[in-house]
Amino acid sequence: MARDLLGKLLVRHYRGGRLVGRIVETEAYCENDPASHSYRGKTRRNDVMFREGGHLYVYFTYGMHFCANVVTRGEGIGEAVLIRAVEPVEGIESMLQRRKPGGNNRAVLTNGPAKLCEAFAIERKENGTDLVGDEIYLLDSPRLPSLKVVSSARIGIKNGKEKKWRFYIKGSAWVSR
DNA sequence: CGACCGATTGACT
DNA sequence: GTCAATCGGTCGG
Repeated sequence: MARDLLGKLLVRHYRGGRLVGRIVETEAYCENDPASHSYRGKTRRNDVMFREGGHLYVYFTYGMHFCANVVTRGEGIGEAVLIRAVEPVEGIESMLQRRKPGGNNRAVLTNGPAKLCEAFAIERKENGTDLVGDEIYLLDSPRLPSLKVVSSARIGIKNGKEKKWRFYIKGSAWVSR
């Protein structure tokens, strides 16, 4: 799922406007995965991870940032794909306004999981959003050829480093740094 | 209850 | 390369 989400569009209708980003970087978080929030079972925080696939799991971290995931499995199975970076496609002026001073230039607009959440105004309220709806959703796109996809270790985790569950579009200027 | 720390970022040396 | 910001989750006592 993480691999196949690359190239698809993340769309959000927000305050009368449309925000669109092309997914260029993802990470998978699975069951029996010590890096996953779901590793120790369902809690109030990770509840959404265990819902039916197609929901948005948003978590708060480092006391100031939000990150967004696409829930990928069936009811009761806690797996999700973290969206780590998108290429801004539409609503760029709106995204720039929202990003904090200093980070408000296009090159670093959405090239990180918390940055894209800020650009798309994804916070606590958006946790649990049904992506089969008209507020936040994904638009399909042809599966990218293997030649364009790179996999590597996930970023910022301690356990599970050996899993190559981070995926990104080769050569994309919008991947996190 | 207190201590520790995180699926991050931006500023700075 | 280092580090602070800032706070909720998790775990030990």
